[in-house]
Amino acid sequence: MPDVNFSKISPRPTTSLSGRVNYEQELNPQQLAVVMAGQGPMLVIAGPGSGKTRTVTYRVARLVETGTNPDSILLLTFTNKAARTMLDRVANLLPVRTLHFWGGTFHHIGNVILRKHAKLIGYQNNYTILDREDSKDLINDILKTIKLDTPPKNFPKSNILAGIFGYAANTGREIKETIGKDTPQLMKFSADIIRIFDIYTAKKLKQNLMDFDDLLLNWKKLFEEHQTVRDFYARKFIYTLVDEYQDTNHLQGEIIERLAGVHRNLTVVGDDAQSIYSFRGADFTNIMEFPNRYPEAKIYKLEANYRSTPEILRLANCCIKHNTKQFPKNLQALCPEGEYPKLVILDNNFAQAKFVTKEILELHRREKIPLNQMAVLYRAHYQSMELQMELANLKLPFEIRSGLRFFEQAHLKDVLSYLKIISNFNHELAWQRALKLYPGIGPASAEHLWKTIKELKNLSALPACPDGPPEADRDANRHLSAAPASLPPERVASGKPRPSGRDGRASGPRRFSGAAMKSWQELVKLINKIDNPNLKDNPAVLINIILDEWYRDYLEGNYADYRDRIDDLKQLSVFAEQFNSLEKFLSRITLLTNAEGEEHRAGTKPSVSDRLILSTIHQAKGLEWSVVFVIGLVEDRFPDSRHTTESELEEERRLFYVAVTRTKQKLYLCYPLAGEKRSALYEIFQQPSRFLQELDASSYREVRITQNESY
DNA sequence: TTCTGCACCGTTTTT
DNA sequence: CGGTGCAGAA
Repeated sequence: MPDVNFSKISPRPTTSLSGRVNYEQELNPQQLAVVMAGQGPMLVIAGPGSGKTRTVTYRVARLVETGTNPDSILLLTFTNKAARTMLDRVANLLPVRTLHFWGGTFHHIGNVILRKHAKLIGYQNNYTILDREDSKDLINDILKTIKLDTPPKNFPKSNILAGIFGYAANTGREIKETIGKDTPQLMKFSADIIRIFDIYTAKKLKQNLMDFDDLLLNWKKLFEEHQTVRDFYARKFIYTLVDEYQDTNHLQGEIIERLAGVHRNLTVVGDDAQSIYSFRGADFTNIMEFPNRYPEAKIYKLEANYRSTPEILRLANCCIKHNTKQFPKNLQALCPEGEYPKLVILDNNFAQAKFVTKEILELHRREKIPLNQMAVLYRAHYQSMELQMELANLKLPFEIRSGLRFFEQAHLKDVLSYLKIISNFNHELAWQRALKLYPGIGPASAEHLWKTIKELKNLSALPACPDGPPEADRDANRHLSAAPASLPPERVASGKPRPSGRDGRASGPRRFSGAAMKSWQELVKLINKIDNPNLKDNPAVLINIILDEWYRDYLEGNYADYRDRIDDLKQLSVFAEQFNSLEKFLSRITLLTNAEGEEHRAGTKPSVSDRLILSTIHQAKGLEWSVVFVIGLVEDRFPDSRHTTESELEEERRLFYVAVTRTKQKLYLCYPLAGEKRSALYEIFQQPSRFLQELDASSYREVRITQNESY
């Protein structure tokens, strides 16, 4: 049980020890009204730092205390971690086991439900979840196979296409409509794009794959096409609570409606001023229109801020008042007065990095502020580069919550591809990824081998190189070309004849190089070893086998930093120990967020726990620190130059608002005067962010740091 | 057919 | 600055 300490979160009294919760004493009147509210839909508008988590936690506790079975409560949150935190706190209040609750992200809950009923919508229950990169790869494959006749130079790349598909799914719009509204310049390709989308959808079904959006789309489809299933869950969940409601999208809204349609005990909690995920289809109007869709809904507001000093709150209010679309709120600061936020003007990004590190060291040494109570926030990951260099130079421990996720690194995905193969035999991407790791097998051979493999029923049918004697004990001769034995029965290439001139023997069995032969044997050997019913539900052991039998050698031969990578895989294995099912393990890994991944990684590593946090503002949502630095506050970066419409600018402003309101005590807003022009050595002068310019000068204190000046 | 090296492009935010 | 695509050698 994590040591949750409420006094850290707010200055209010901690829980009673008696086991019965004293709600009146532990909640303010606004919070209490929410916790004690009875049945029916309700909307809770919760300002930053207003004890939203606390309120939801107590409401759940209250429901359980008054007789609701935890199994009948569904808690939908933005991250899995948020759900776990809330339910752990409920367990702290009451003698209940948290595993009886249903809680997690929409994707997680969708996955849990689909694992049980996937067959009803044409999938197998052991489907594999594609992460973003997998989807991209799959689309790339399609782009290659359909060979657009005249490859137009501006034809969108796979990540653009994936974006369109995802946006369409999440907003409930047709592909064509999405293109028209979002990227009208691609309208001329819409027929091809729709064709690709159809192939993509068909491939996923055939190979038993679901991407992130499918977890929601198919969830909805399941409920629409199978009324009995829908009724089962709608009756089961007597209470549904949705956190961060301002960031739900149209599709999620529809799912919620179906889930809560029977009992109508829907509690949604959010803050319209913190809606920052419209790029993912989040529909800010979900929260604005809630009272219209549920006319009987009661509206509550949490307006007391327990987090920030009045000075910080004043600056935040000063910022957000420039937005027009919002619920009126009257935030009240309850913390004692503190320091004014500082606007720090610096020469350039390097000066900014130097200032931030120096200041952090001072605060750490002089004021004994732990490093993990300080955070540096930015709009985009690349803005943290100079800072990372500086921190590394000074050996200041830090943790990055942006950029590539732990589980998305190549070496982890390599090893996981073997697990995906034995979990889902039809997983083409996984097969190809594994195949291409081996010497002598490139794209062409991998493609050929896959064509052979996919005709087979299952793994036990894999031809283990019938003719050739095992080469294992002749490894000294590995460079000599072995006598080409017949590999897996070659399927005659379908349809199109190959244009190659020397293709006379194309109809005979294909000949692979000796290296490819040996590689194939090695792969089959490994797969047969891990495809063992006794190990099937022990992913940790499987990972170790893959590592010991082959992958360690591969890493040592191909990467200078192989030690780090082996360490990562050992951590992966440790993480896997808690799972007793391969599918559960694989889903969990794909659905984990950045921060959660980092946490598990750190948890298995006996390293420093007191580390500075570097994070995008998006990832910082819901969190708080004593000291916050917001860096790179210049026009074009923040707000980002691609966001120019009024509503996009309002969202950027909300993002700035989120950054500011993470702060408890000390806030630094950093503005570097100069930045680097792309791919050039000279610097350009940058305008201060409009979000700085529009602040009242009285809401901050300005500091100018020039070169060589010690602060 | 595979592999390597070089040039260039574009560069957000996430489940 | 990193991934991707292309040209050329083994």
